Amino acid sequence: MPHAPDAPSEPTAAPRRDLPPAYDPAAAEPSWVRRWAETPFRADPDSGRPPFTIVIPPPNVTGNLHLGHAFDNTLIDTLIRFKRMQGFEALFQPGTDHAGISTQVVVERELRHEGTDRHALGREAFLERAWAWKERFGGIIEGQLKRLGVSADWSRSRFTMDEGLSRAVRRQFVELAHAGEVFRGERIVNWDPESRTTLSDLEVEREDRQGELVTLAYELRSGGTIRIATVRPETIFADQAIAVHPDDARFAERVGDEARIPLTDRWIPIVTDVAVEPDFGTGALKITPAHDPTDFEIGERHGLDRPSVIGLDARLTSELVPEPFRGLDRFEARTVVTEALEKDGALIARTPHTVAIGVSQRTGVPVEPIVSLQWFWDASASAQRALRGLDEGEMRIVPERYAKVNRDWLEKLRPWNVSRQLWWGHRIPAWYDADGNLHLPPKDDPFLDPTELPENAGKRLTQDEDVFDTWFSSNLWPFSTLGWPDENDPFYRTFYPTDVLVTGYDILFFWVARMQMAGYRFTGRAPFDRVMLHGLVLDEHGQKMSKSKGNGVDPLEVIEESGADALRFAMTHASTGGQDVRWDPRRVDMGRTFTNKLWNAARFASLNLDGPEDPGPPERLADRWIVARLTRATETVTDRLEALDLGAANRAAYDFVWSEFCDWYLEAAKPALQEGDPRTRHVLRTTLDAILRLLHPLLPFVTSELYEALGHERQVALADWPTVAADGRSDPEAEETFGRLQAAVGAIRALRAEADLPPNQRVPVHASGDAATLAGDHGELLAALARAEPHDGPPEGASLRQPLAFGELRLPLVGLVDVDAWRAKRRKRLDEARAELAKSEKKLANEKFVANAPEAVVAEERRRVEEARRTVEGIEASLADLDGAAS
RNA sequence: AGGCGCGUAGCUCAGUGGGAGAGCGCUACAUUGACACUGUAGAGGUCGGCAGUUCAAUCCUGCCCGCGCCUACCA
Repeated sequence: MPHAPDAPSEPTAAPRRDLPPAYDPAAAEPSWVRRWAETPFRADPDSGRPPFTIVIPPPNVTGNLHLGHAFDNTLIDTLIRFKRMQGFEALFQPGTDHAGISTQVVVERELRHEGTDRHALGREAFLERAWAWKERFGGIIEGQLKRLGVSADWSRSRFTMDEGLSRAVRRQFVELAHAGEVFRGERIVNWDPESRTTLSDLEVEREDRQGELVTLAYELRSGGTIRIATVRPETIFADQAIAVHPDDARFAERVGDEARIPLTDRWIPIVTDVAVEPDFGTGALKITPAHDPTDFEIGERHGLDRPSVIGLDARLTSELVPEPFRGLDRFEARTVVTEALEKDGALIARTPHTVAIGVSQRTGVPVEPIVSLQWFWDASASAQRALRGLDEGEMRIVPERYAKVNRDWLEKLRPWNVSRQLWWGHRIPAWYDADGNLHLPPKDDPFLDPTELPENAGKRLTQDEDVFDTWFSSNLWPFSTLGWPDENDPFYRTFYPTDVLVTGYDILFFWVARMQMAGYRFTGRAPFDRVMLHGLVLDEHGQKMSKSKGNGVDPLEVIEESGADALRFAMTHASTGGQDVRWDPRRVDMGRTFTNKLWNAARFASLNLDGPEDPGPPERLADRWIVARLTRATETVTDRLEALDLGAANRAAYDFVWSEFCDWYLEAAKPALQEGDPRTRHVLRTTLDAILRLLHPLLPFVTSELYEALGHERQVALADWPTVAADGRSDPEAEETFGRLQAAVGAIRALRAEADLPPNQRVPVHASGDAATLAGDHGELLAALARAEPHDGPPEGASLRQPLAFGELRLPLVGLVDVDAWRAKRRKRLDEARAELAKSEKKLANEKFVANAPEAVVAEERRRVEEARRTVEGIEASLADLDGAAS
């Protein structure tokens, strides 16, 4: 693995000795924010180091960041910092998205408050307003990300409507349009009457609304009536047929007959179609091709006309609509028409019915299906290519279960409506002449307007008024931000394809799948190697955070209160297998206390460090042990980060630092440090040094602060990632011995607690068996950690006995012991130990277990029996001992 | 209707085919130097239910119960 060539491994200055006793993130973090905004994280395409790239999922410029962004960007930055320290040329590519409809909606809202609207302003002035909005919020977002400590290359920040990225969009459109993959056609689309634009299917959300199912009787030519059921009686004026299922015997004789639309004199045919569900309603369906997607398809199959009776303003408008109903709003019309039908006698029944209604994701208004001339992209060929990429492992999805969801969606992809009746966005580069003929930019020169072509001289060409859907530009993001369509851009050449895409599973379809398709279509490659899908941040009650609910938590407030490190710690800690994250401030507390713990460990160390001399390999048990444990921690943290399992990396680092380094090593090292042992000092310094580097991606601020305080000139973000070769060494023997020491210390501590001995009272302890060796070799550690003094020879008279797996400890009775309390607790332990013993013995008595279980498992069980037996005997002896003394 | 996820200590959550863990909370004790954003010792879970596979199930399989999400042309 290549390393940063000029990263000094040794501090160049003496450590600071004046660290305050508590870490104050508010004091330390802002200066690092400032330093990181400058040059250090600029990516260099010519460095020769292997590239590692992550592009930001571009936040909308519609507002502030929320915790979901904090989550996403923390995960990204953690990976980026990790890979950078490993010696990769790491590029965190930042930027923002223009978010067509969302931004247009907020800007229009602003105009409305001013008593005007976009039409009064005109297209150009409106766009100026929108750009001003973008400048304002784009800046705020960038500031928020910087405050989070993100190590992006800000000099490369991009916006989807930048010139270069707009060229990418144009190139995409022209190429697809010439290839016929993008085409203009009349289809049924989702119309948002509020924002007055079409929407893609994905931008329509389903909501259950209470409505009613109305049964109507249509008079038949041949006499009698046919009953249909509908939730939209106001659309009957656009009916073109009544459809029944071909196998439905009830209606067999009616097929081919004609029915009269109530309140009108129009007659429509009765046809058969398999899309009709015989069991629903009356089994007969009125067909309104212009106002329902299913009806549209049925209409196509039967060659029906598709007259529209609802206009773009969602009011009834058509010659077909009887005079009294014209101009009524669609919902008002529903009531009025229903009443009229009732009077007419056509209405048979009204039953309550919940309808899964389509609602605009942005405005919340029920979507009106309308027939309209729009641009569509049939991406099925690209989808097939993306599917192949998934199948062949060119793109890996983490967690894997989402690959299936990804695949399912690509498989049943339908043409995507890419035109929007908005002003804010990339205007469609298509022109029309007076006869309505389409003129595209030339295939080989997509940036040339058709108006410039000699063949069009003298013609009046007008450009399409519409713009593209936002996702028609963000699908290019992984390469448009790197310079594409300029394939010679050094950034595109070096940093594309990107390595990991980190985003929430909620935009798997919207964004991820579309990037996959576009990536293969335009660059011939998968746009990323791995996709890491994370969960959503929910509020305390498990509800999705949203602006409308007002249950969002502002990351800046959290940062101000607890520090960015604490927030980031909470975020990586919560990153487990794509699971949603229920917001819990206690997770931030955990990060804050941990940060403080680390600070104090370093503070303690700073008081006990000398110069950077290397006095040779560690000799003392605790020193050897911590080096071995650091080795394991380094391996685990590295492995988990590589696997994108940040939660596990977080926990491994936390446990090592708090439970091993602070709780055991620092305590065990104190005697040696007081003696001034240079080897221990050296181990302390190098271990802390490695810890700061290991923790840096998780806690960038405090580690930067401490690394500098320890005397390093170069900041830890640019230091080398700890490796086993450079920082560690395995030492199973030290681990084994220190493990025994921990057991013995724990036993003594438990003993004194159970016997109610004051914690600060030194107690004499006699060890036997292997424990005697341990006590002999490491009496100093036992004294330091358990306040135990060796007691020569077995105690005379009564003693408290504590059996160990490797011997026994005996504590002579001293005056302060509460014998009764101790005895009661021992009896409880005895019961537990006996139960344990019985359980293991029973298991071993089972022949099938001994025959079938792996040898190691059986051996372990035998060991357990041994240990349990020793424990039982030890406690029994101890109780007898005491009874003898007490009597 | 299909698909996916979740149900583990009071709370929020990790986790694994071979005697279940963390943080917070709780109990008791400690406090003149790294840290009260602390230390030590504890209490506290038939791992949603039932059945199956297995020598062995919290983990695998099936069914059921609760909760959540995503897809879907039942008007």
